[in-house]
Amino acid sequence: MAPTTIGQVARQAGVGVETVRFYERKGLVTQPKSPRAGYRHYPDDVVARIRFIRHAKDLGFSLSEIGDLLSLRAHPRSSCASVKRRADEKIADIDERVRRLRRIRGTLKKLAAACAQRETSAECPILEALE
Amino acid sequence: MAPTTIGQVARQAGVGVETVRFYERKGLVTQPKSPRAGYRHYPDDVVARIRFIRHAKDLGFSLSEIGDLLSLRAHPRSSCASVKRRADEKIADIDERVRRLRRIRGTLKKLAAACAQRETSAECPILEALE
DNA sequence: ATTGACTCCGTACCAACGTACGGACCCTAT
DNA sequence: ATAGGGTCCGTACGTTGGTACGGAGTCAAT
Repeated sequence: MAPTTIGQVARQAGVGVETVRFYERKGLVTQPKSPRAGYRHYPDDVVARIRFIRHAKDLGFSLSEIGDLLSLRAHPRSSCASVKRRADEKIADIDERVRRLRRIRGTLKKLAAACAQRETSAECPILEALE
Repeated sequence: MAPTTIGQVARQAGVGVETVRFYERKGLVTQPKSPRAGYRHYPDDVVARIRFIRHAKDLGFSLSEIGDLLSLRAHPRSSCASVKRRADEKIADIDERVRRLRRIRGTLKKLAAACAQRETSAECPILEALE
């Protein structure tokens, strides 16, 4: 099986080659030390990793937060509590985001309904979506 | 009642004066033409508007998307269908975001649970959160 | 009427996140 | 063996979303 080159990774992940290199500089993706010196070649999960990065970025996570997410994994006993704590923090963060999205969604829903009934309130109801 | 100055707005919204001006340049907030020439003064909902902008930005909306959201409102008959269509698009967008957040959340939940049980899988399960 | 806090505007600067460039090197097929 | 395409690296450039600066005007209180 041919080693996966940066160009293949980029095409499969739907980003530019330069973006892969950029993520690599940021430590979000890494390639193992290669027998094939000179050329990068990547493990198979790197495409999934990059797609994850893109999705998470769209959801408003910064690259450094995404780094946190990606580095969260079950570890030997010693760091277990810390991983759990960080995971729980991220979960709480996500719950808050979902709440806010729901609030905006509810407002949009009302707006769409009012629209469908040809009501013509002049006021902007989107501000209801605030806490 | 004294007209609301930019400084008051900024303090109440929890942003800097420069940020208010910036949003104004971008058309995200506007002040009515003032009798008090020379100084801006804002309608009362501007603080809510700015807080909305901040929340939406945290959720990954760009300022121009936020402008779309803020400009969505019920209008006279003619544009009603268009407003409804745009609202529905935004709702679909939000639903997709929520789905993705849920997927990440589910993965984090599993991770936290595994952690709590002191399982020590070496693999990173966060990638499960992908479509 | 002067002081101090606030506002005006334009412009410059900054960080995050890429994106493009250019000259050199490598690999594969003809 | 050479041509075309892919890759290397460093560096420069671009966009989005602010943030800071500086000199001038304004307002309210003393």
